Amino acid sequence: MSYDHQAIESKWQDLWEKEKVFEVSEDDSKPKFYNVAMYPYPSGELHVGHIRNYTYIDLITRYKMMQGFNVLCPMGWDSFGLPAENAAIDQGLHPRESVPGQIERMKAHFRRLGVGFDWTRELASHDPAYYRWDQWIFLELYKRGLAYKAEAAVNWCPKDQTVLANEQVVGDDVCERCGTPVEKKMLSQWQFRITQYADRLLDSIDNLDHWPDRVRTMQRNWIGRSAGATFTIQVDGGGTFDVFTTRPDTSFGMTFCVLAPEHPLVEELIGGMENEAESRDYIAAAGRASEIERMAEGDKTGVFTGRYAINPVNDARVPIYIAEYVLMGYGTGAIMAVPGQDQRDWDFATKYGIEIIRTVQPEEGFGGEAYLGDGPTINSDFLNDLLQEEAKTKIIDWFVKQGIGEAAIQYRLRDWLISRQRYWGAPIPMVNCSNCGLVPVPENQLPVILPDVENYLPKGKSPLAMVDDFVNTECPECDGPAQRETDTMDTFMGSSWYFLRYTDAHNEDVIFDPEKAKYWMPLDQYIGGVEHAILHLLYARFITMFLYDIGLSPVEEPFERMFTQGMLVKDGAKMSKSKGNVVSPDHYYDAYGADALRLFELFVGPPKDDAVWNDAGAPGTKRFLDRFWKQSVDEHEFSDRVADDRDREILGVAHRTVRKVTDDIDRFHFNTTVPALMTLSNELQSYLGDEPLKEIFDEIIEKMLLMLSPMAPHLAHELWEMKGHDSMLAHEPWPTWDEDLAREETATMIVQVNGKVRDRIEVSADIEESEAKAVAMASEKIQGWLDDAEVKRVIVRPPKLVNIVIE
RNA sequence: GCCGGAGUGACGGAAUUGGCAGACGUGCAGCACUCAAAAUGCUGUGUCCUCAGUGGCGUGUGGGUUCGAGUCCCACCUCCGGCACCA
Repeated sequence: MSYDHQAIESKWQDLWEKEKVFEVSEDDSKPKFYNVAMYPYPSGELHVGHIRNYTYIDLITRYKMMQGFNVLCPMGWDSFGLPAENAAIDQGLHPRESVPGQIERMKAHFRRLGVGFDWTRELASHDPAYYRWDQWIFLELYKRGLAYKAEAAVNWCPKDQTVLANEQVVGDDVCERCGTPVEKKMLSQWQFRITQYADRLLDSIDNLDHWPDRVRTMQRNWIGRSAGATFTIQVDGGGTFDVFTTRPDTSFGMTFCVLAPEHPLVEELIGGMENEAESRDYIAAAGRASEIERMAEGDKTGVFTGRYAINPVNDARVPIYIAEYVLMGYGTGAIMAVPGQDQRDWDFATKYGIEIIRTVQPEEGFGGEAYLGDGPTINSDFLNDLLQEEAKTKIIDWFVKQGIGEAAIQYRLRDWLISRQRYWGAPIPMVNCSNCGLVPVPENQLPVILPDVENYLPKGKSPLAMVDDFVNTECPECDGPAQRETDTMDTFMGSSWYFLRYTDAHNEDVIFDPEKAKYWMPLDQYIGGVEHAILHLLYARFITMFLYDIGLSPVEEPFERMFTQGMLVKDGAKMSKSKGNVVSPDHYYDAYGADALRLFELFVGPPKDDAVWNDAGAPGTKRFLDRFWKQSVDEHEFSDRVADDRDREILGVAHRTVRKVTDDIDRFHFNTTVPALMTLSNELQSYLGDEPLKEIFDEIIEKMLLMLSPMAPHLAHELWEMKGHDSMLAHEPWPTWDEDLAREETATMIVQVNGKVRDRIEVSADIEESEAKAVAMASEKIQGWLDDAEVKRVIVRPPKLVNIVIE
């Protein structure tokens, strides 16, 4: 026996839409709940791995609605940028053609799954009405010196033919989108000064109490704050350079200095020196090698410049080297090398025969090379005998007094490279004028519309550069001829503030009404993949903080509660189109229905963990729904006897189930809610064999329907209606439980002898300690085990356990 | 190398605080219904041992704390994720 899931599901999908069940506006009479799943790029397809995510978000929407919250759950499309453009290339289409159709197909998927979104707030990042505000934010950043164009060594993806932000280079230095190893290039690019927010972004992580620890840790590590000092070193024969160190206390141990190959002073230092040619070869090779090739070398390599530096603390004359292991992009691009306390410097010094001076006394029995631990300072004049922290303070004071240095903090975080040499993105709203230089496009000329370019394929330079009508324009300042910027913005720009736009999605005058944002923000729940732990989640925090600073966002931190769900695994790999192991839901909709699929998605495993997809899972949950359907609609024979312990017992099971399901949902343990409902259904089946009472049975079925409503909403709504209710189930209050009824009257007390279970006795749940002990000791089985051994101790934990310790 | 997370039946997993290990589902086996099959229902299903008990063993490995450990502590192994010449 099987209920007609196809008919029921489309019926209720129509009704929810017609009655605008999920369309909401600001309403001060109810507490608000703002619930968002990361907006997807419109691939056109949803596989069962994606559906897991939307099953969770919809469960929360419906659950919170039933709890009386004014719930906003909107949906939109990350339809600009590399993912959407690459998908169009794969299909041999123009993104302008492919994107709208794919959005429609995904909406059909969401409808078929029965997800309740407020579609009146739908937005798409390729819509000029949306991206004009990307451009507007760019200009606001520019006004405040937070957007700038500068020549820098950048990451280049040779397949996607564009530069990438540091955050988009993942794993073994490969492109986050296509997995191609990235190359280094020197290019002039637009960047956002996210590093200016490094401290705030870091400190504020401490307050994100409802974020997963691993995401918080990843962001902390990514920002990577180190405290130390910078100071200036004189070159013997003229010139100076600055170094950054976290160990200024070891300055007396500096036996050489190293400059990065790209360091600006290098040219001046090597000129005319004996080994100039050798140096130039080294620098050229370093420029060519990718990061991976550099690392693969293993050994540290370098070249002596022929010049010497003067250690300011003791006037020692030490050699200056050029070496790849010093990076131009971190600190000052130059270091004081202290081989005694730094293993990299030790390796280098050993290889090139440079002197090693220890300035920290290693522990007794230390057999290693560089000593990184704490200990009394040695060989260091006025720092001698001090421990690390005191020595640091004293030497920094000394630098300040000498006027050569100061305490300093460095971050691993780099500025956010925002330019992309690709077509499908928001044009950067800047103009180059030969008279006025870089000029921002005035706000009233926004949006700078992306021109329609037929041959949009990546060429290594922005395709917009070939569109003369677009490039050639008037300078907004002097009205002379000028050229537009032709790079487009990183798609992560659009995703950094869309959750603010949802609060006022169609405003044509301002980015959003701060009053509306104030009602809805921050997000009470945000759900997405852990792959965005650093990328999107860091950028979105930065842009929100910026919009807060200019008085627009009502909050500094956008995401009050963050949840990162696990991925689905099939054939030993994470389910993804590129791995070719995706499972389409279509077959499940047809054969078992959206409700059975949703229940299995919940059932499959802990939401935070990866889970293995099992094709036999949805048939299993469908069997449960069929049984429950039959249980609900069949005619049963009811008794007219007086209520007794049996009824009390089944009611107790039902109330405990409500308590458990509520608690499990609150803790995001969705995988245990379904078994709880299955168990209650099984108990109810056995109750039907025990002269059931109609009102008890009906009450429990009703509670089941209320609990199923957020999980298997179509079936639950249909049965709710069949039971004679006029109301829409989604608007009913979440069921409550009665602690008195939920309390178990009897308990199975286990009796152990020396920690091993030897008997189980049914006892009253409120049994006293002395009685529990007496009952346990009186058990025949226990007597047999005790024999005439001496009882040394009895542990009593009524009503669950008595443990008798003998011998 | 550093920082996280995880190891439980044939499989996915359950076990909020240390207190009946294996809920629930899948798979498998047997039975019922059927000419038969599917579907459905019922029963069984950690493992070992003279097929039987009031039995032994059992949550990656080895120790420890405790009356009692999947859960706490120490050491180790394996897998997964992140970072990785960041001075």
